[in-house]
Amino acid sequence: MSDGIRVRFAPSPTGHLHVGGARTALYNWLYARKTGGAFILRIEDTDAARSSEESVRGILEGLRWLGLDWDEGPDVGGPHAPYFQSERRELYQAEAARLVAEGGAYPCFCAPEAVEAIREAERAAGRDPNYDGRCGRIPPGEAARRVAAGEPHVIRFRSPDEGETLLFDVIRGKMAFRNELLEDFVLVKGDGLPTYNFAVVVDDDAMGITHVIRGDDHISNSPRHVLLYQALGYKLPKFAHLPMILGADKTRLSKRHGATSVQEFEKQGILPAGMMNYLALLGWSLDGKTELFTPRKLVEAFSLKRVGSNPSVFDPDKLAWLSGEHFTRLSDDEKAAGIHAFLTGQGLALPPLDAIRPRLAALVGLMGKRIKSWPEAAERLGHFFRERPDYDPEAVAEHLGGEAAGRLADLAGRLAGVAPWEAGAIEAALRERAEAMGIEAAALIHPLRVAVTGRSVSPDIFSVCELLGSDLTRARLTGRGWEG
RNA sequence: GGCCCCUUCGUCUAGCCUGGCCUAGGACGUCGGAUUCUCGAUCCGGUAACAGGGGUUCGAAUCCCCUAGGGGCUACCA
Repeated sequence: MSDGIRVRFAPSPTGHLHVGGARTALYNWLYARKTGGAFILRIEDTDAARSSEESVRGILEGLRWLGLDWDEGPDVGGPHAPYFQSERRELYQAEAARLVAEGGAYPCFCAPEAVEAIREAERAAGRDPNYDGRCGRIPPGEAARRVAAGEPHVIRFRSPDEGETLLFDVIRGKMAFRNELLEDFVLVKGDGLPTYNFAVVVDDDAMGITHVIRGDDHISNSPRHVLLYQALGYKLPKFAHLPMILGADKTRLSKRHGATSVQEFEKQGILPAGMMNYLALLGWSLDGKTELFTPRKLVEAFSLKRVGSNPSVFDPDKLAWLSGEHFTRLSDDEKAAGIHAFLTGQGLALPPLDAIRPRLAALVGLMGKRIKSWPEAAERLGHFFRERPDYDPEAVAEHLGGEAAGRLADLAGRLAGVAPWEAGAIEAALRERAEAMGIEAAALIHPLRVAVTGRSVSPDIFSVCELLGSDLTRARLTGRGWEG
């Protein structure tokens, strides 16, 4: 079933798993699962100063939470281990040495300050501020001697001065870059670690990557990569550059725009399936009409051909809506289990799940589409397991002033005789009392709702009372807990 | 500055490749109405876009050119 397709997600562990990275990971994963190929995870930690283990852990957790799994990579291993670039330096050095021997690269002894001076001079001369390649003219023998003598140096790629490099992108088609604009860029840094541009190419080839699916902020780097593939004698993979995800002001998405890491959305109560669905729609569409996709359906429907090329703005509202749609489709039983876990996590001492599962399921069924996330469910349902709800001051002010207290006490008395304790009987009793008091039923129903649930919004209030039980219901009518 | 990418409702997008079926479709948001036990629930309805300008053509959102705007790269960051 596999066409030998191999894709990868290669994050650098310098922070949390960002929605942009998550989207890139998702598209790679979807493509692999769709085609029966392999999804590889590789950690690009060649920036020793900015990389951290916490970031690695966070990224792995974020990916797992989203529902992505990898065939090769950290934790699971694989035939191309290790999957951390910091542990693969021998490979890069060997390839760099090979390139130098073949003349495709050369050691450069210019100190950073010297390079900067050269750039200034070029700029002053009205040319592009590129390194002038002077070390590339040092005779190989002399260069080798200086390297052997331990002279500090970097390895630079001998970039062609003419012609152009073509890039065929799956999403954008053909792009051309003039070679003269490229300088002799660094392959291996002074500390012996490879630069990003060198390591990706070496690793992608070593790991047999057939499709490079990444953010379009890498388009400008692509000609370097293509040139390296050619110089190293590697087989060129296919490229697909995904458009960027922007904030509401259309600038690059950042912390300024609110939550941007998947962990934050997890905390907000967004469902993984909702997050995945939303991310998939950010840049891809099946037909412009279908929006709801389970992970399984996404794998089935996904294709790189239908990925757009224009950047998109991240919309938390739509994400919340989609997550809610997925939440709504959970069975009452699943919701019951989830809510039990969430409430327990909040520190509420609940009976074991098995003991109250049916009741929780009934409650959740009653709430219907009024709850669309775990936090929302906890807020609306928590009071069923407490002595009394947290009263919403506004609702109390509106419905529990004046004669309400007296009427509710009266109602409580009448309710004491209701048996069996069922919604229909409770409603009949209330309507009877209302008539006896000479008031509209609504004038009793609203205060009842607020006194029992603490809010002015709820499902059918008689059913709520039924599920809450006679004792608790009547206690809340007479306890006057809303007065503080 | 140079190079590259992008440009359909406020937002995500369909349509663009293979011009006419587009008086531009769907969704989120938003606004309005209904539902007499409320609602952030439900139902119904409205709102709003082809960046601008030139061409090509009988006909252009769709093809070509220019302008403008946005983004990216231009590091011994990734």
